[in-house]
Amino acid sequence: MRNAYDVLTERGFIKQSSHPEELHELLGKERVTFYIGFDPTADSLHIGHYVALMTMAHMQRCGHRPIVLLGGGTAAIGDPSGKTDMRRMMTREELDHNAACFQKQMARLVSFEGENAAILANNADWLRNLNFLDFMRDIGVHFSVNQMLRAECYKQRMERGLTFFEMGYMLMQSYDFLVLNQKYGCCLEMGGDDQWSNILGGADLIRRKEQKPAYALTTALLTTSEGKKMGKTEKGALWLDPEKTSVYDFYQYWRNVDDADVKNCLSLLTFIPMDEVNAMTAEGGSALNAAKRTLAYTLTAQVHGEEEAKKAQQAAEALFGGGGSLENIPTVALTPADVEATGLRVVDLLVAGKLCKSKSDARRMIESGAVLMDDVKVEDVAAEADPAKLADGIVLKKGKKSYVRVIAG
RNA sequence: GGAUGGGUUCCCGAGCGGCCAAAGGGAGCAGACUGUAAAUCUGCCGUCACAGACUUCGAUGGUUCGAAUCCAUCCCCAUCCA
Repeated sequence: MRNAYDVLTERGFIKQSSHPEELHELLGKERVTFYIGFDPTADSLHIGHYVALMTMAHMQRCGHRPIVLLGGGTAAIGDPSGKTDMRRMMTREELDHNAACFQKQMARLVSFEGENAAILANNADWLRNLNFLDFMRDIGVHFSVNQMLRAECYKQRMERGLTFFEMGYMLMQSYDFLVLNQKYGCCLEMGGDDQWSNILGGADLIRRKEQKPAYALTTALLTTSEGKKMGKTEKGALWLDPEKTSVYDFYQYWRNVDDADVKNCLSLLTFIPMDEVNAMTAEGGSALNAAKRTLAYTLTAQVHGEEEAKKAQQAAEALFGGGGSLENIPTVALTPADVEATGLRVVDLLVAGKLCKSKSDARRMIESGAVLMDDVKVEDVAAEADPAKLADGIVLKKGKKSYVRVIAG
């Protein structure tokens, strides 16, 4: 079995790690329990979480034991290291619901069964009943404000203003690590590189308080070659839940990635062996275009299953390559009441099909010649679709890449 | 708690009584070109019953024929002082 550290390095996951040689050796000789934290603030994971899941999967496949830590306690106040908005306290029910959704999505990559089954933990279990005095005495004493202020993430905040609460976040996250260390012998925390200071804080806390080794490892954030965060669409985040981001849209997102990002995406988001990845992306032009197809299909299959991936690919190829079945492209079904209400005006159909965000927008699109109905350009803003064709489905196209099929429902 | 400067359409940022649905840039969308890529050029970019109307400039009241622009109160943010 390969050393997990080597696997992660080869694929370009590792951004920073504490005690690299020591950790490398440890991962090579015994089963290590490690954890990654997730804030259950939504009922679905998005692609940003996916890199973390991939690291987890690689680690598990190399024989190590993952802990998925849900931030049920910390979600109540929100991680300040990115945004400024305070999140509201989530109810127990919401939290359980979100946790269940997460676990279902994670189960495709990470096994919750078997010998090194992943463990699901929730920091609400220990944070909620925390006693402030005890916490300050037992945990607070181990943190040096001087040192914290030297950390880059706080330096930046110094210019913008930094609350005590924000600094406290680091202590809470460090405390999580300590608890997991005591409960499960967890000695490695992984996470996105924006978590580096928080993770280091925990590792240091364990070393100081328990006199035991603990390690920190961060992974690169999924960014484009220009350094921007990946996974944003015009509709918001790229979700793993097909209700939030359709499988077709998900497939198309990866089919359309920038040339420069293909290799990185293949390395980080798929399990395709690296020599294959290198071969696929060695040449530009049509070879690279084929690599995008592989990326889109493989990743879609990983997230949504082979069946769904095939459908998305067929739909895409029917629309772009010509021929093939149109059955699987995004479809909206109109009830008789909808037909009545919209009068089958193209403007309304564009909105109903989510191709345009408002009727004004739809009108503009038609005016600028971007809309085709069954491959015929729509010239008139007031145009209406033919009700007779509705039974077989009417294909509306906005621009080159957005399609929707409207049928009677 | 005090002083000062701020809160403008997705983001940054002009406007400082009518010419403002609000300059400019970014992002995004569309057209041309392409490889369902990038770069480039062009157009669009509050909503609707779209040659017109309606709603927006932190919140609420007020002054005025007329307010994003003036006044009052409140909320929030930054900087300095305590």
